[in-house]
Amino acid sequence: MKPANKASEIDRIVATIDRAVAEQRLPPGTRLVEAQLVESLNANRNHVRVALQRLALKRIVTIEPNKGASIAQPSVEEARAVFAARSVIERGIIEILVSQRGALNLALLRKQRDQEQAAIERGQREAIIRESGQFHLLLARLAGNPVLEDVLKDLITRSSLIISLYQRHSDPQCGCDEHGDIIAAIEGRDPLPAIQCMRHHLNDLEQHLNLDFWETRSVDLQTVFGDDHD
Amino acid sequence: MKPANKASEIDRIVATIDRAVAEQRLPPGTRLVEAQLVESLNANRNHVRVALQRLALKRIVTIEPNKGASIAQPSVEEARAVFAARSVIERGIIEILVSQRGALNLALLRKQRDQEQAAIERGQREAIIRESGQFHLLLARLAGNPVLEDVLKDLITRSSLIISLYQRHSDPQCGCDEHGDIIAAIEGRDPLPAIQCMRHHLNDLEQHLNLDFWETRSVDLQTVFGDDHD
DNA sequence: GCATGAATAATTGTTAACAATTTTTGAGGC
DNA sequence: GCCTCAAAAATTGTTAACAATTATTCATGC
Repeated sequence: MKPANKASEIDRIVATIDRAVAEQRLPPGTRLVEAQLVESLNANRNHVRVALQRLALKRIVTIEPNKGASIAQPSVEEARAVFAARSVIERGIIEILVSQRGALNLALLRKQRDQEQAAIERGQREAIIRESGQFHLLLARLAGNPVLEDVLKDLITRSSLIISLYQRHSDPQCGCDEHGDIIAAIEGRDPLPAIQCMRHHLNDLEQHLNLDFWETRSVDLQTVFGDDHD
Repeated sequence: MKPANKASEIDRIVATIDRAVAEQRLPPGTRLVEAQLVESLNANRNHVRVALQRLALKRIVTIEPNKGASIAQPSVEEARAVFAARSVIERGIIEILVSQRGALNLALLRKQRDQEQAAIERGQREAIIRESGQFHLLLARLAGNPVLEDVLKDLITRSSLIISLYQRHSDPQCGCDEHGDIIAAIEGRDPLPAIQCMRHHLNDLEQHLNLDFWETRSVDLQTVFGDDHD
């Protein structure tokens, strides 16, 4: 139906599901029935299957043999490991950024931060999550290491999943302007405060999780993918 | 032919190719023809295709649409990025290890180091590469973070690929007992020397690469997979 | 009512055939 | 010799049908 050079048809499916998870439109535990995906995404079954395999590799979906795929439900241990890994990687990214010679592109960061703030003010939950992730990803991109960027991208999606699973509904989405603080700290060109700031930020995220309770909702794939999300 | 619970048939194929690359039996650029893999690995074509997709995701193979898969030939930039990423991640791992309360399992590390030394003395190239990778992976495992461990595992395989591509044949495999030094530094429980040591080690690896020249050999898959490697 | 279990439906897994594309081969002309 | 180009072969991509497994339904007996 769509042109979409066939080479990346699988990428398209992966990206669509990935994004739906990252933006928490697909809650953990949601069953992903092949036939439904084929219909919702106008894809063929083989491509869907391969895409699911890829997502399984990224721990975004879980595949049980003969039972099918569902959106993953990361355990508490996995959740902790993901945040610890992010701490390690984002610390490295900040060190690279701060030690970089040449003007670091603070303008781009500020712009991203502003977009996030705008989303917060409008109260658009999905946009907030997306923009927040984009901020962290932008740091990685500015650091100029595609390998770290790739790894972090996956970890951010997994973080969304974890937050979606464990977040306390009562808590506010994001305390204050922590991303602004990080920008300021990076601007100072002194690694230690910047690292402390990032560490504090990730710690905040983790602390706001309720690691004892979660609920699983059921979801209509047609609705989730129906809008202009692909 | 083999029992090999079907659930992980794809895993088996991926692991076999992965290991062949990590041990440099499959040089960069080698074409991976589906039909040959089906025969060499006693697998069905679908499984082989999915396995290749996975390996492509891990940047171990490159898939060109309608042209097939080959073992990747990482660019110089990618090589630098991989080593920089390892530096960030392994630094984090060491910090976790050093700050861990409770006895850190130095015995396991020493045993691994001894195995590597034995391989070096016997001059078994494949074993040396494998054991060296295992040492780094063991550090990750002892740090108790499966996420970092997974990421590092991929990076180590990619490192093998890079070394295989860019290494100067004249240089010795591995200078001196750098892994022993790392153990000693960790034992000291002081993070800084340990980190310096690891950084030095990775730097050594990178410095011993020739980033201007490489050659592509052709390889018979039957031979590569023929021995007891699966 | 509800536990049991066979029949049915839904879903995933596998296979083989076919289509499309690229690569190789080889004949003909210069 | 070697360039060109068409035919053949090899290789990858796609599809649909079938098999195997799991989930659901529903009648039956207690």
